[in-house]
Amino acid sequence: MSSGRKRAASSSKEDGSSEQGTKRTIKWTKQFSHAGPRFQPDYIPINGTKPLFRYNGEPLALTANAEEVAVMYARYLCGKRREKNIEKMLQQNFFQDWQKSMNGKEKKIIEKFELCDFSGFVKKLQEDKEKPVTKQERAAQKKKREEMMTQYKTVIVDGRKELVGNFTVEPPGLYMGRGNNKKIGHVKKRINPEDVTINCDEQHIPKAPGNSKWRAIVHDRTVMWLASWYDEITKSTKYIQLHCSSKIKNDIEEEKFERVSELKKQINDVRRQYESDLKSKDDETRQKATAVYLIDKFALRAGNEKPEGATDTVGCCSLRVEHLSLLASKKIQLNFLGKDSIRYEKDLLVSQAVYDNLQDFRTKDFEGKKKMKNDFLFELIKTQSVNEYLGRRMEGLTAKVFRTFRATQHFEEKLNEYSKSHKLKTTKGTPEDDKMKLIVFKRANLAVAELLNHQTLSKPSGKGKPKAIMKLESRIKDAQSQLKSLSNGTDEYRKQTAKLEVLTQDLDLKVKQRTFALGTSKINYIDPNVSAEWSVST
DNA sequence: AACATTACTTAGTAGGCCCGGT
DNA sequence: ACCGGGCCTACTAAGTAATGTT
Repeated sequence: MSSGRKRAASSSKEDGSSEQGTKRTIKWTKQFSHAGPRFQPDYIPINGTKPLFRYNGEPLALTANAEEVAVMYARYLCGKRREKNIEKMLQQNFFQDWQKSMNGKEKKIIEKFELCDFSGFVKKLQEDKEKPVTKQERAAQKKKREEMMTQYKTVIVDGRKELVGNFTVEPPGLYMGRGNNKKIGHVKKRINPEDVTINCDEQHIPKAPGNSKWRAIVHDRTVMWLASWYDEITKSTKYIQLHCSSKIKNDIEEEKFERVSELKKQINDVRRQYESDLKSKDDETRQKATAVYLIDKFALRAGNEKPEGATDTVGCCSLRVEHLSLLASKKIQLNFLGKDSIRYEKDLLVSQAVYDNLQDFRTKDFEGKKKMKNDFLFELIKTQSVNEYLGRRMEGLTAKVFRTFRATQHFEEKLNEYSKSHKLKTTKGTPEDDKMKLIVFKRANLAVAELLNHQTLSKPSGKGKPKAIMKLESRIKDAQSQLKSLSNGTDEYRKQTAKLEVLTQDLDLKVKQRTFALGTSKINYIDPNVSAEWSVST
């Protein structure tokens, strides 16, 4: 659980000029006006005439406060359950917080979680969900909801009308951390205006609902959040942000890909530098170069240090000895839990210099002590120093720029490769050609998702094939037998071959998509310019 | 510097909607 | 009319990196 010894203090400073970080830019000047966040409606008790909750077999009426929190747990029971040991933690945290919402009498009675029976609530929630709703009712509800939201969903930024991203504060509920998160199940409290800080221009201060008051009002032109509140569980600030369609967000996104283009231009120099630093006499430099090699070659995340007690996940700089295996010559394995507790487990080929360095780093630290398996692999560096190292080569270059750079480059390469191998034509072709074009795009997208290790756990790839896959398999068999009855060289034969190829590729895609999710790479990593160019040129 | 906080991006999942096949 | 899959969006957790503080 603890992640080894503290890192050695970073010592040397190659040049004295501590270049000042770029001043925070102005995001808006005159106008930043909006309605503030929409708040969650008050809790409406679901308890009927007979208590839905039972304690030790006996029906027990709960006060509204206690019921609200009990129903949060019931709601968890309605959805996907977590594995046993994690659920145990969830129950403990929930129960501890639940007691805080009970009155004295309830606290006295409800002493043991094991004696609580939430099945009445679960049943009620499920019944409500299954209640048939007519089309008209649904439409009316939707309309009402949308009307209620209109006042919140726009913000005027210096005269431009923009959309707000998440304009509603997060509802009270159980905190659902991922992986082995120790805070799972704690109760997220209701957010009220008194918790919220508003950021707006001086002339347009939104009115807090009812008689309530905002916690604070600021007019910070260097940030683009509209409202914020503090989340006690994660000890972090939550924000109401602009929608990604807004101009500011788009400009920033464009800058991201401009930085990637700049790296593309300078990549040879950057690589030459770290290749030579791989053999540096200075151990710290050697560790930095090795980490950058891994970040560049395998598109790893930087790996910031995490606070004590946080979920044990790592990135490149925070890798520990236990995450690395040296296999055959130049062959290594990395096996660790990354962001969102997604396992990264890959056999990788590295250069001899990197292999030698890794072998060196994993055995002893530079005070000569033998390293333990839970010691840092790169104990002399952290993301900050790596980014500083990178920033000296190219302005604005940080670890995450490599990830975007590699993703976009990989996408481009795979698009070309697959386009060629399927002989995609520029001219408008058969329906099979069109289908193949979409498949080529998706396969390139998938290759990026694999590189970035964007996995879905929600569609377990092991057990039970879904119907769509079985159907494709049988269609492939049909197509194969049909093909046998045709003679080679005929138009019909060519057509059937094309059809079979589409089916085969489609199946391969579908199978892989059970493990890899394409969305994230499409949205965050692939330069839209690359997709646009390709679709025009093929 | 080192550590803490802040502000923003990147991430997987749930749930709604649409659409083609039945 | 219904069903299941694909696709999209909302949601919010969990990263990165810049900024602020000691």
